[in-house]
Amino acid sequence: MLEQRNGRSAPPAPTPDSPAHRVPDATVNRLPIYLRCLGDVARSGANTISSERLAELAGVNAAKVRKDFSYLGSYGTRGVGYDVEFLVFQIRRQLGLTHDWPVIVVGAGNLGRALANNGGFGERGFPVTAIVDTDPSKYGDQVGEDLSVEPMAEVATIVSERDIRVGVIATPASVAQGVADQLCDAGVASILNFAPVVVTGPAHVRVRQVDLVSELQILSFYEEQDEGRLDAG
Amino acid sequence: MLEQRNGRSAPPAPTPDSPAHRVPDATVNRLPIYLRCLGDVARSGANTISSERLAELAGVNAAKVRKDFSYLGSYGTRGVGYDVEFLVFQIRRQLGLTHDWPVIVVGAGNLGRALANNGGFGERGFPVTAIVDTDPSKYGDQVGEDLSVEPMAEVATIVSERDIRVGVIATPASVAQGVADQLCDAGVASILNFAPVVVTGPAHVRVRQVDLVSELQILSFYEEQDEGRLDAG
DNA sequence: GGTTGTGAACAAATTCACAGCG
DNA sequence: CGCTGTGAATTTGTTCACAACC
Repeated sequence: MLEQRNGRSAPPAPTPDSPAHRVPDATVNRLPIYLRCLGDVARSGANTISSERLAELAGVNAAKVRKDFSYLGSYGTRGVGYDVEFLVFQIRRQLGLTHDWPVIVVGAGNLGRALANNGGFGERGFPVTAIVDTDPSKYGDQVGEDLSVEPMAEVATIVSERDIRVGVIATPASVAQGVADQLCDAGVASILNFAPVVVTGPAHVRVRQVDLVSELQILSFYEEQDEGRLDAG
Repeated sequence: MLEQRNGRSAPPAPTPDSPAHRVPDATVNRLPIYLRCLGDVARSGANTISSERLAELAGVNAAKVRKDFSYLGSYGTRGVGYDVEFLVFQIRRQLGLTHDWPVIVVGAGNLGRALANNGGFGERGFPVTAIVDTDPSKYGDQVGEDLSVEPMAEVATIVSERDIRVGVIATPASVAQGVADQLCDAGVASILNFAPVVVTGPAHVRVRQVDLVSELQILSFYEEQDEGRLDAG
């Protein structure tokens, strides 16, 4: 995945109850993983968790967990661990997940429908509120329980009326930048792009790329390493 | 997305025509992006490209492009740039993309079908050769042009007979680790996991996680930053 | 002139190791 | 004693800036 932030701009506003430190990007990237693991832990009934145990669940090491949380504040208890519920609250607050962020999916192909259908989005704070396409033959197609495909031409109205802040691009690469432009014009604050092309927007819009094939290609690199080792050894 | 390598083990085997440097992880993560951009450039008819121009396409800066390529060897020409075709060849070689890597998709839900259907995989070196599920009512369902859903119980046979090296997990979180275990037993070398849970395998199997909701949550963090800035300013 | 390739400077991230507290 | 929180050390990654070369 390629992260691409347009003009990160100023440091965060330190509030009385949060430390002045800027939370490092690497830490931000891990907070969602911790959050997910903590959800599982909470469901299992535990009230507290040690950095060691959480590290194991998240697939990182314990020092990293403690360091990461230290950027959010001192929320653990020495000799005991972290209070699960309180930690969840703090992470959610840091991530801006104190309220839902409605999402629009552009592109009603296989991937777009899969994303729109994916219950995990809504459960974890990102309800998919619209799915649009430019192909008239798809208009009205039912997607999941509550959605049907709407015309891309109405994107501006849809975004403003439903207070949508996040656009997900699941179109062919050839039209992705055009779609991004329309989403930006419509007023979304963030874009998650699944099309295999780098899209850009104005400085105030956050863009993240997810290229699924790149992930496989990266795996392939480390694969080859080992084969080389066998050949050489 | 969380990268998780189990036992990176030894340094690469330096071959006569490749430099002794170990290619840094950060560079490996970018090579697929460059490769994709170079494909677009080649299709546009250009024979050479400067680090400046490629940086623009890939959404990074030019120094980084040059540094990254310097780990692969000195393949540019001063005053001119890089030969597109030759560079593509070298990156593909580094990534181990000199041959295809057949893929099995586990989970014939929306996401699994979308992935199996996605032409981009096959075009870029990862032909999806099987899709399996545990739900008998899905067996035989047509997916894309050449695939139909097969029983998960046959995974061992399928993997060995079709020489599959990569498993993609597109199942609910609750069964993902079990699926990973079965894929490892069946002999895959790499796993790409879309289920929102960390899965692990033996040291020789590479695992990468892609959590789509985490990507949105990360965007949400940077969103909130700006709102904080407005409040404070 | 133009562009690469790369040491050196800098910045970010990780890990260590242990003091501090419950 | 157990576990967090964090400075310090280390490693990794990025950017600068310019010599080398076409």
